Amino acid sequence: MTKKSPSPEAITAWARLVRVSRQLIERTEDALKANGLPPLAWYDVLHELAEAGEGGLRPFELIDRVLLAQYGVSRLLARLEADGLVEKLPVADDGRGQTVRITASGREMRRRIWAVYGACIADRMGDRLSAQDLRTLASLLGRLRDPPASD
Amino acid sequence: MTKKSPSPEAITAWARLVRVSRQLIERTEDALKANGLPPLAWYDVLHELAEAGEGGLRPFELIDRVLLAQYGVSRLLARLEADGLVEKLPVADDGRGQTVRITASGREMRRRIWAVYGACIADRMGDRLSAQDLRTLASLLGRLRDPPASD
DNA sequence: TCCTTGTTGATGCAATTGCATCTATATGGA
DNA sequence: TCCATATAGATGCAATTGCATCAACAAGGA
Repeated sequence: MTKKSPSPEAITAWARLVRVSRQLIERTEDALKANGLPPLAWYDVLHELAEAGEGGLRPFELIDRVLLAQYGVSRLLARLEADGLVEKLPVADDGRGQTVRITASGREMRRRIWAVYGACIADRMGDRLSAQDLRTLASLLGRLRDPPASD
Repeated sequence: MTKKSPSPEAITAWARLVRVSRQLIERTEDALKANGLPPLAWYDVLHELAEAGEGGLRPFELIDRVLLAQYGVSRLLARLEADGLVEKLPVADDGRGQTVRITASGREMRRRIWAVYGACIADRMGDRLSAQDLRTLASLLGRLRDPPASD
């Protein structure tokens, strides 16, 4: 088995990707913290649950959507529930499981986070690249996904 | 103070960036772990120190280069030193500080990590985008940096 | 010299995360 | 029915991280 060596272009692109994404995320987390808001992961879950509507989602369905480990989801949901942002309902046909649904204050919290989060995105992406460049960027990144999905 | 709203293009690009970078990094960390190697952060530090040469670097110089908090650098260096991968030397003209230098086994470890890390980059970037596309990607990402730097 | 302020690096403690495992329920075959 | 295996979700414990603070030295002015 021979180990492959990456091209200089691949190394540069990788380095930029890792560095820029970390910077952007970190600054966004800082902005949330500065406004007394919870971390980005909370938004991700609230967003998915809001999209899912009244039917809610099963915890295991959240795992792939928010890229968290099973125990991460379990604990994050426990915190969200403790804060009254989501509610857990028993599932009729599966005694093991539960359905998680966003509450009214969950939706409210989502809005409050978005006010800061959205502004960060606008500042750090929208203001720096044209719509066309943003589409190009999204398309290139799309080709790096695993599994390779349609674009 | 009016909060800005990001364009749909900005949101899509942002979502891809966050998701793809997390996936790539996580898979790389997994590959390292599977080969019994330390995390990426160790590589970053060893890489910077290798570049710095015999003169080594002061810990505070590492902070910005590897995007770690001060205490993160302090503790990471302590582990690297405990493993004999770096050595700390007193600084002549500043009694507070120290100079950190990579050791021979540090260089060896760097090579071993790179064998896996480099292959990941080749697999996940080099094999999926052409050299031209990689340059485009790097350029677009470059414009998202903070502070905006030349390209 | 002395005192105030700034910088460098380490660390105690709390919160978070990762890993392994556990409980409870479901499923399918003998 | 009974048992083996699989799946959903929670959790004990260790390792890591974040926050706040500390100790040590540096630098510059009164």
